[in-house]
Amino acid sequence: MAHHTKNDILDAAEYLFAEQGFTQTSMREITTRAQVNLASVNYHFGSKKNLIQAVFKRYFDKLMPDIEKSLLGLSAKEGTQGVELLLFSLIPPMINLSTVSENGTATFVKLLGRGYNETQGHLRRFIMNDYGACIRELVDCIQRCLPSLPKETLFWRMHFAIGSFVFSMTSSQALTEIAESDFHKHIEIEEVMSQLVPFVAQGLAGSIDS
Amino acid sequence: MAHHTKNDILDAAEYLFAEQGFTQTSMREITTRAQVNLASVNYHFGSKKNLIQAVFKRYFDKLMPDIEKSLLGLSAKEGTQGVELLLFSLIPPMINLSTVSENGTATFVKLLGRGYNETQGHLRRFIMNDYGACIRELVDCIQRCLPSLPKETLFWRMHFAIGSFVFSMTSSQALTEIAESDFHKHIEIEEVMSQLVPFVAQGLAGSIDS
DNA sequence: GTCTATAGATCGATAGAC
DNA sequence: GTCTATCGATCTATAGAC
Repeated sequence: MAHHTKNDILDAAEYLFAEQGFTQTSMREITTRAQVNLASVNYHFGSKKNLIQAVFKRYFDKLMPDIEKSLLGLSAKEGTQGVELLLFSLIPPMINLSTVSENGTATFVKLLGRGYNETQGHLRRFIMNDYGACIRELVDCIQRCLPSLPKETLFWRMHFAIGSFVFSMTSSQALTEIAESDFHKHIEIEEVMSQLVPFVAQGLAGSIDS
Repeated sequence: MAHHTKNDILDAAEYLFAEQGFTQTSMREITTRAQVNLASVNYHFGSKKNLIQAVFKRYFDKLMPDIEKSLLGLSAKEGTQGVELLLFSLIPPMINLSTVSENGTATFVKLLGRGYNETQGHLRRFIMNDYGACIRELVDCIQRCLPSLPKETLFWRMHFAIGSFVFSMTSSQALTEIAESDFHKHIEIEEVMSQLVPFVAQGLAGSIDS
């Protein structure tokens, strides 16, 4: 059936893209993993590039409405604590991505990292075109928590924060293995995010004169 | 002459690797840019994989001794300020990488980011084998600034910090373009690093009970 | 050491039978 | 919608003349 085939391709593709990158993943690998015919990818998605966008669309269509709801239900509070509350409110929508696919959260962030520097800006344009409103709203919320922070400082710190998240997820397998062997406990993605939120909140809210 | 050819290949390769990634850069692109023959890469380096390692080696051989010197000349000071001082002391060695190649600093960090998630751990092993002592010393110095911080918290925060740096450099072109168009001023890499240091210092030193 | 030429593998995409 | 078969392009790596 077509619907199953299409979803099977998406499942296989997102896994391989996240683990290996877009260029390093061939159509043959995808169709083999999805147990469908090689030609079906081009039949259903037209091209590899379209397939990549479809993989992202499945996540963003789930994530963005959830984030908008989280932002609406937020009590405005200033300072580090306000930022930390805001960031914590983003965790449930992120965790919810597990309903899209197994390990959906980590997969999505890995894909985001890959997309940021493998697709030469194509992805950034696609995201800002289709989901720009929600992203701008998120930035505004953070700015309202930190009214005295110059826009330029916030701009850089926001990207530093994204970098922390993307990198820790992209390298999550290696990092989790090291952490588990060093600290003798099982690491879940929720824990990594709980570690990340205070780091990012402190970094974002830090005074600029020191 | 052999020496020139070898260096020309390294110069061309590191530029293309940093901008496009390892897989997306072909030997033909490298040799064309270096204006040398296609076969000379395999003659001088044996394989593409060895070429990648040689590109990294040129940077680490310059960077690691400088970092060790910086750490030795550091007056131990605790807390956020101590971390910030330590991080600031790393900036000159990083800036000095411009002597290795044009835009050496950004190129190196971009390569690091690429290597972290394109080479399936091969690079991590290579780095820890050849330069692990210096890296461990750096971690110890930070730990000494933050004696009350659990090792596990520090572990995660260190990687969040690396992620911030790598991501901002990997996306530096896009980010710098946006920043320049939004804030109407030219952005230099020193400025990005000056923005980064307080962010990372605050994030690293933040209290764990909040 | 540097070149040409090419082997050998793999890729994305498509044509055409069913 | 799904399959086989294959085209045409591109890649890394190497053999062998100079």
